[in-house]
Amino acid sequence: MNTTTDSIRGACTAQTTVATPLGNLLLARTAQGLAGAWFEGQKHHPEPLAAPRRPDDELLRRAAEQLQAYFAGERRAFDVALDLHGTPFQRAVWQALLSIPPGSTCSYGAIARSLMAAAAVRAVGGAVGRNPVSVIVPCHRVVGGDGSLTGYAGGVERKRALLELERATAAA
Amino acid sequence: MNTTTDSIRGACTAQTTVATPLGNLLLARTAQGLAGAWFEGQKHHPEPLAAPRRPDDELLRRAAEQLQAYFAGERRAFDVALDLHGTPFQRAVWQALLSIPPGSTCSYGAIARSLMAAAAVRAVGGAVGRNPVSVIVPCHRVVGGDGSLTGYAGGVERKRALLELERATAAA
DNA sequence: CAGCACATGTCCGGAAACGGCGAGTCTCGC
DNA sequence: GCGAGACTCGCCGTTTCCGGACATGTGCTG
Repeated sequence: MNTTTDSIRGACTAQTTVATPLGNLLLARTAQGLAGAWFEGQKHHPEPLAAPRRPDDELLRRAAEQLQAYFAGERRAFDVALDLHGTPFQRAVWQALLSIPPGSTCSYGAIARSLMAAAAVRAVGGAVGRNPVSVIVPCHRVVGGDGSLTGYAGGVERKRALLELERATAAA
Repeated sequence: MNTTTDSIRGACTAQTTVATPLGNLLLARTAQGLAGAWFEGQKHHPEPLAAPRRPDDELLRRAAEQLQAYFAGERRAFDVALDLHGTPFQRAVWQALLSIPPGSTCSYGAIARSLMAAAAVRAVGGAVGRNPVSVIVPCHRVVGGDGSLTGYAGGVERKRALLELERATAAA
């Protein structure tokens, strides 16, 4: 477990689970917004949250619906309030991720440069890997400078599948 | 020699020796109850007591029997009147030891907190180390906050053996 | 009487290790 | 020559680990 996840746990007010073609996603929210979306068993997956399960929570329900539409190829962007807990650097990186358009990719180096910290490439890698809200914060769109997939907290297979899906959806 | 042991020596009315798998135990009693149980050659071991050797003394005999049953894995708790001589703080600590159930352990810090003296952790260590009645007052069940054995007046090896024995006995 | 040594635990700061990288070299095959 | 790999090294935020300082009752020493 890492401090990021721990700090979320305390403020977490509700959670639920969504079924996707890539496995179940655990969603968690705080008073401010969606704070977590983890594949079951993924790296940095939180311990069972103390928050009550509330599938009917308005925010969680919308997030779940949009995710299902996304996986069905019927939606490309998300419209859910986010509450990203992390260090200032991590938040900056995650914010940068949100500006990568669906269907396209971006390199770790490019993100580092956009943050005016060209040398902090590996640090960017670390931050991307600890993205708390999978899929919606598109950490899967970040690839190596040579286009290789390099890694994904939920397993490179899922990363490949997500990119494949987005490419297909974009083409349609 | 320390004052604790000395104060026992004066009031000591009888003594005997029990053979155990971990070495001989010297038992000593006062008019009030069992006051000492030391492994031969252990730290804080008393000089030869002036009290007469009386293996047939009722209390000593029962203590010896129960100890042998304990080492044979046929007994977990003891039922012998105790007469613990020491400072108020030490007696409080030893009393706390008696409430640790067989087979489980407890940290020095936890004992300090239970005595409302969280800061006196090291003092607890000192008091535990001067426990006059080995085995029956289970000072061997006190371990470091991280689970390490830290120390034992009779040698850490004996401590390990006692805990091992209790774990096995508890499982049966 | 003062000082010291303990069968500890907590806190804090600094050091070192560890990555979802990338750029530069070097080596091989063609 | 030229490109594709294998390798090295530097980069830097984060985490983890380690060591020192502190608090404290008691007994021993000088």
